Amino acid sequence: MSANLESVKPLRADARRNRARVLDTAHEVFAAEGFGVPIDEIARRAGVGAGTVYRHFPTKEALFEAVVLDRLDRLVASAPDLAAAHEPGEAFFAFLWASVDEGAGDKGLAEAMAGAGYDIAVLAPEAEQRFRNAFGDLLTRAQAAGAVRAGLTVDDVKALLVGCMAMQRYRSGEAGGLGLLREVVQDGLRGGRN
Amino acid sequence: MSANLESVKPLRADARRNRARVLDTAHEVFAAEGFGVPIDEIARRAGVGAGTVYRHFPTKEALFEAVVLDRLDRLVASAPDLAAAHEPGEAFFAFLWASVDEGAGDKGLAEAMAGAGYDIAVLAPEAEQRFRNAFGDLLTRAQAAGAVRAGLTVDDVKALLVGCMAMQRYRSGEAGGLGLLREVVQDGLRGGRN
DNA sequence: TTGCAAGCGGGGCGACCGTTCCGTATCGTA
DNA sequence: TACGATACGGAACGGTCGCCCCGCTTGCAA
Repeated sequence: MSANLESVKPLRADARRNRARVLDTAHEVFAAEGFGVPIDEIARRAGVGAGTVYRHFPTKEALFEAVVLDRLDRLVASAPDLAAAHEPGEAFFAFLWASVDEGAGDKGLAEAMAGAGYDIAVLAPEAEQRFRNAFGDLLTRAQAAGAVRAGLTVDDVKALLVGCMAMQRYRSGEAGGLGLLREVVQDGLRGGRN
Repeated sequence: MSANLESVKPLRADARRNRARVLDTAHEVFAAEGFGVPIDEIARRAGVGAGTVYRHFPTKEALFEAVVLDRLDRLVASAPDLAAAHEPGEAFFAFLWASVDEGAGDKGLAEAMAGAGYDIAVLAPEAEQRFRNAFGDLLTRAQAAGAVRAGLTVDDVKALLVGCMAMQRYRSGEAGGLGLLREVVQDGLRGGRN
């Protein structure tokens, strides 16, 4: 499963530097404009040639994937801390809104989550699974504590996440982000008639 | 404001037929694949040449707009009937879910609503306004009847609509559509703590 | 039936974009 | 310092797509 032991040859200093620059720039640009930006644009902003981008990442999709997986794993990594620092309901909602904010500020991530053009769940199932697991744990705890209505599945929550990203993205520019809508969603998740 | 009286010259029979075929086909294709489909594809499926499409619609955007406005006005036209036939809360939610279903089954419409690439609110402000007004009336009545929490604006509802379209579209293929999430949203809209 | 304006099809142009290639510059080592 | 390996840049290629053009067809009126 793991990469061949010999396969990692140390990169030359300039190569390592360029790779990092490309990755950073790609993140910025994909976040701002989504998967649609031309590779040439990323190369230009990173101060390298297009050929350099392709030497480090075999296709545009591979570069996009590297960027998205990084953001996704960052999110996943924050879940245990949230679980430890808050009571179950708060932890779940904190993770939900953190994810929504991340996606609303990152068009590429939002597209990847929603499966628009590039689909995480298809291209990187393991990462998608890690994210679902993290969310699933938080959800289960919150449900056990009565902070989120029973019956909701991780899949429901993922769909809701995609929806909330779309909402907040639609609102980008307006002050306050979701505003009242945040309460609407939260109250709905808690359950209606008790 | 209205078109010059002389400007409407009757089309030849074949031209009228072709125009209709293009419009129907464009609706099907944009609904299935979004704004991204090539014009040639629409022309091919309609059984005409690309030149014919461009004689009837000056640009791809104009064709898209014609299709989207048609669907939007259909939706708007259904609002008064809903208002008359149901009590305020039901009418509002019926319109909301009808709009969501429409957008979930029509990628082009969903894109236009969310402002992805092509934005109704920019390209056809009057149509957007008609839609907002229809939704606004329903919302106001529902709020007056206590079926929807106070404080929500038409803009909130439009954002929610965009979000729900994204949710349901994310779920397309799965049986039951939104399922429990429908109740989540409805309960949230009604208001949490009473 | 005939003449012509209206309409048609589809090849072609120009712009854009992902990807490749290769002559040149740079790094790291001995 | 000198040399080979590594990496670089950006021109160029192939494919796609919006849109235009023009020789041919077709509907309609006389």
